Amino acid sequence: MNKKAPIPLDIASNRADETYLRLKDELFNFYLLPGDYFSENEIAARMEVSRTPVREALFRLQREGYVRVMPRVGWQVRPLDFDKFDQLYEIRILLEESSLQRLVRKENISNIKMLMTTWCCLPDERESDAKAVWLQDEQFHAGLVEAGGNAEMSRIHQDVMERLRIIRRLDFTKAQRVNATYEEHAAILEQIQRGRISEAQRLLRSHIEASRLEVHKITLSMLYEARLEKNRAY
Amino acid sequence: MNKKAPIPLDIASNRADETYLRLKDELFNFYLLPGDYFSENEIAARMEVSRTPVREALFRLQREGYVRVMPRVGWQVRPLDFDKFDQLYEIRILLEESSLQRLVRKENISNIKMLMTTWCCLPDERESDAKAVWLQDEQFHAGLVEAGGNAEMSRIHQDVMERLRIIRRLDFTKAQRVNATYEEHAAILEQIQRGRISEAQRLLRSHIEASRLEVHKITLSMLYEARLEKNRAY
DNA sequence: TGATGAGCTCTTGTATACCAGACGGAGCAC
DNA sequence: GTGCTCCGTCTGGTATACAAGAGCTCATCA
Repeated sequence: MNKKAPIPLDIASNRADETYLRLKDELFNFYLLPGDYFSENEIAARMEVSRTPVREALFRLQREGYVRVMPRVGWQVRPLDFDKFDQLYEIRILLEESSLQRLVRKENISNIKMLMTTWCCLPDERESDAKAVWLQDEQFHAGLVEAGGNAEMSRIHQDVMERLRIIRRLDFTKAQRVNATYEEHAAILEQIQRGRISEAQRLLRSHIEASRLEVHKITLSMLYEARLEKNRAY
Repeated sequence: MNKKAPIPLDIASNRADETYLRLKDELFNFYLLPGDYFSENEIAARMEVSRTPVREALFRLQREGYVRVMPRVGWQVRPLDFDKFDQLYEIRILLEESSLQRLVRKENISNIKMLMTTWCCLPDERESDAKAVWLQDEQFHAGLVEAGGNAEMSRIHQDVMERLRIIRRLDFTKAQRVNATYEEHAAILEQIQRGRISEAQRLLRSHIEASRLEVHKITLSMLYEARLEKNRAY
């Protein structure tokens, strides 16, 4: 745990934010492995900042469920809990389905039309880069909730998606998954535009469920490889 | 903003927690009024602790939506936003209704029976103290969600309830409201036990809506009085 | 040999010193 | 009188010093 500090990333107005982003990056890339123990001083030294911004970043990550502090003992990366992820997926479905329900009342479908320009396109116009697809996918699901018009629900949905990010970002690494996503998103949007909300909800639910199962598998294999990698280093 | 420090409260293992609880108490009692500006040094001096635990407490309150920081300028108590509260109420209803749905599948009704011992009682056995009723009411709604068996949903529900606490705690100050609560809770539980979930959901929704409207009214008048009080002090 | 306790070293928790930036007011130019 | 500029004095952001508890090591003693 005493290698050189990795790259900074994203825009950050202060060191606390920067440290937060860098730590999260390390968590997501399994440089910090679930179950690992570490101290504030270690992080501070590696990131070349003082403990103050490190503590602020860690408290944020603790709230988001990634790490936990044991008073006067140290910090631990929380182990991945797939039961928890399943529960979060259920909430996701609930929020997105409910937003579709609200949609038909408010006829707030300008968002929907914008989403269609991204997803209802010819196969050879599709994005193929995994990260780009992932970002568009995030926008799709966030867009559905936003179209529901409840800002607090959007906030909570974003929070849930954030907690799922560590495993969800592994989706879209296979071309087959990318194509399936395009087709399923297009089908959902089409049903919405036709006003067939129940059918859209049904499709949405099975779309999310399929993604959940896929991501579960990929995560386990990635984690296994990361552990191998780390062991090789010693 | 330079009066003597008020009472400490609740159990707190460290000064950051204690400061957090005391600040929240001041927010809830409108000692810190929505819209007020203040600095970390002011709070630190009043609470007789250093800025470190004050900052930690303020960041927690910021996450919860009560205050906000303007970098290198100062802190502000966020004004009450009733649109936001309405949105949170909608989410509450969604979560609690959805938990009832799950209840019938899992047949996890041991929680429900426990709730019935509190709420399905004779009128002269009812609690009348406002704070006690409020606590029981919190347990009732949290209990419904917990019975759904999704721990993450419980966490989010608790978070939503926490954000509503500043206005919800003002309910139950009228005997009439307490009686209505008892009757409505009992009716909901009865429908659940009979397995009539849809009817229970309908009752639950209108129960929460009624409470929302009541609380809205009470909050506005309390806020008005708090402002008068504060002006008299100068 | 095993239990025990002193003490050392690590941790987080807290206080404090210092920094850069924002803001407001005094004073000057017009 | 009006507007501009400079400077002092606030602010939160950060680094660092210090306090106190947890846990481990190792020596000591039964």
